[in-house]
Amino acid sequence: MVRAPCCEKMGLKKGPWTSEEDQILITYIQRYGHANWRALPKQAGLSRCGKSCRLRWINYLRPDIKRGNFTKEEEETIISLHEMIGNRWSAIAARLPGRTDNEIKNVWHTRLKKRVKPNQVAQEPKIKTHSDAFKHTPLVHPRFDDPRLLPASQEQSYSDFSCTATDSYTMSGENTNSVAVKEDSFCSEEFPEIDESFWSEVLSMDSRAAPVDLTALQGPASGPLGEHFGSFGASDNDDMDFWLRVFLEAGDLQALPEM
DNA sequence: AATTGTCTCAACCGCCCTCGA
DNA sequence: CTCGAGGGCGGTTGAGACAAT
Repeated sequence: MVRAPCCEKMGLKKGPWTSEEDQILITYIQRYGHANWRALPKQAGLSRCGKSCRLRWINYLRPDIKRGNFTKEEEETIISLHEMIGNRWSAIAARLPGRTDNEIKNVWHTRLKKRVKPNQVAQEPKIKTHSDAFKHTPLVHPRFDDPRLLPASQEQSYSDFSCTATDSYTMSGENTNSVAVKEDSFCSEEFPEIDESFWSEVLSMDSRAAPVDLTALQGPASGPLGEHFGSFGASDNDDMDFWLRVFLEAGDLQALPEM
């Protein structure tokens, strides 16, 4: 199958956006929305590819974009989430209101990656598809009780996991005990394609949920992890159990202050 | 002041996924 | 069931800014 180009290359402008173009795009979207990105530039009178318009809006023009430097907490969140789910920038961005996947990706590659232990960087999985992402981040979540997610041999798969805690690189020098999951005992073939809704559920800012106080895992002062995992998809006790189990199996929880 | 090296980030590219016909 | 359009995502690039020499 020959894929049609995303836009007719003829006559379409590329490169940096001008303020005039920005204004046209903003005005158009505010007035009509962006139901159809491909049709949008033509209707708005822009000589741009629809994808380019979408990118410009998502990454730069959206009114809820938070600009400026990332806070320590935001950076810690990115590091922690990246450790858990890999290069799923959009999922990570879902945990950081006002930040875009592109921005997070940039920050990771330019700053945060260097903070991670060299061997961890070397082992960074190459994730190209959602199933790849799951292969490389085989966390077992209680929601896998959902039959749509479970393979026939689920019980066996559960028991096949082992987790390790890795001392985490923090700027403040604290030990965040973030979690990495060993892959060696994991048979990816036994698992189904992960449903995208899983990540959404896990990573969404779920205001319905009673916040789980993972800050306790770090002691009285609210640490980066606790702060950001406080409402980490904890829509029920299973979620809490899951993360606690991860920490417990990591065998490092005793090193933490008493809860 | 000029040159070179490094960093940052906006934007593009191409692949994958979803959904409707 | 198949195909294709459209949207979304992650990887990569390149230009400009900044720092070091």
